[in-house]
Amino acid sequence: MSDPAPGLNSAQLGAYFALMEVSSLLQYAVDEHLRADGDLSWVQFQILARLTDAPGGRLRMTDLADGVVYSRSGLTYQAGLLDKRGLITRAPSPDDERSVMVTVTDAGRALVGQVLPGHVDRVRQLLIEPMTGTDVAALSAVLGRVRDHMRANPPRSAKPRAGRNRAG
Amino acid sequence: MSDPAPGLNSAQLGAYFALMEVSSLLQYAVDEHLRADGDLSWVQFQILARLTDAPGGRLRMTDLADGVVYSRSGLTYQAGLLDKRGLITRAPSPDDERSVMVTVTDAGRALVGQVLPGHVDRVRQLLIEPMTGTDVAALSAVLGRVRDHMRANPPRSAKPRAGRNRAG
DNA sequence: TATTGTTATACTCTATAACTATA
DNA sequence: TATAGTTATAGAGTATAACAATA
Repeated sequence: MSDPAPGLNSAQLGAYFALMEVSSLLQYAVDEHLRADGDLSWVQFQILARLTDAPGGRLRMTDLADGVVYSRSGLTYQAGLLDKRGLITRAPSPDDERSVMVTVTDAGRALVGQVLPGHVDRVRQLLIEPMTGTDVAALSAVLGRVRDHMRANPPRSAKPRAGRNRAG
Repeated sequence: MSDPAPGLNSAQLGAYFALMEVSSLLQYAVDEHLRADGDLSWVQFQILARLTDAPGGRLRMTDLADGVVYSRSGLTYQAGLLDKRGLITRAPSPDDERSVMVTVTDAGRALVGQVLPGHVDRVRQLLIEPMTGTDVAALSAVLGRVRDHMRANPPRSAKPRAGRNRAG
């Protein structure tokens, strides 16, 4: 388990470096497409996509922050941009007046619909294409487990209030 | 996941989402540590690490840009910061007066040595620990193949001069 | 008091284009 | 002309802290 040696062996290093490089390249490519095709940042796209998938097309800011952003103000900033463009609306929640319910507008759904095909194309072309079906299944399973582990063991300094603390 | 994105099945989507989330969380954790322990950004750490690994501790700016940064000016900026802190030096290459040779200083090596253990700790704790040895090997192999594919098939808009074009 | 969200502010980083110098 | 690198500039994004309002 815990390798007593100070470093990582070559397979471990290989996994680490490959992960970082693949994700960086994919992120860059995808970001670029979203910007060109829909004038959306990655974060903005994620917000819209999550809302589109949510029942009623709406979520609280807090739910939205979770996993999308690392600070509350960052989400407020991005939501402000989407709001300004008419892609979402924000209104106080009836249940809890402190909360803000964010809702995708028709324009927001339309934009997601416009951008999604090209987005998926890039992901398939860059990430999926070089893998076999077995590879994809294995990758999904392994990284899913890693993700669960990361959520359960957040970095020590994880802020009590910022996003990403899904473990609690 | 009401209606899966057109063209990607759930395993493919799962692999995509897990990859993005895992890399995001890992990046965040690692970045945070580097900042706290050595006042280094991820890019700066990569520059220093690459130089430390290079023969003679030196590389040309162009070699350094390759895979670390997406624009030349970005590298100049980061190198400028490292230079100011005495962690690297820059001098025109004797071979080609257009090139700049970047060299790690002793202070730069010392800082890498100071930061590396904690860095490795985080990577192991977050990424390696939840995987079996077989998982690690499989992840490394699959992502290595994906990385090679991405390098060989850069996004259409890849700039002719910016970094990341290792395909040639 | 704790939680939800916004705002003000300052800062880091990035990218584009114009520029210099060398090949 | 093409390549290597820097600089000026401008913009996007982020984080922290102070803030208001509700629970």
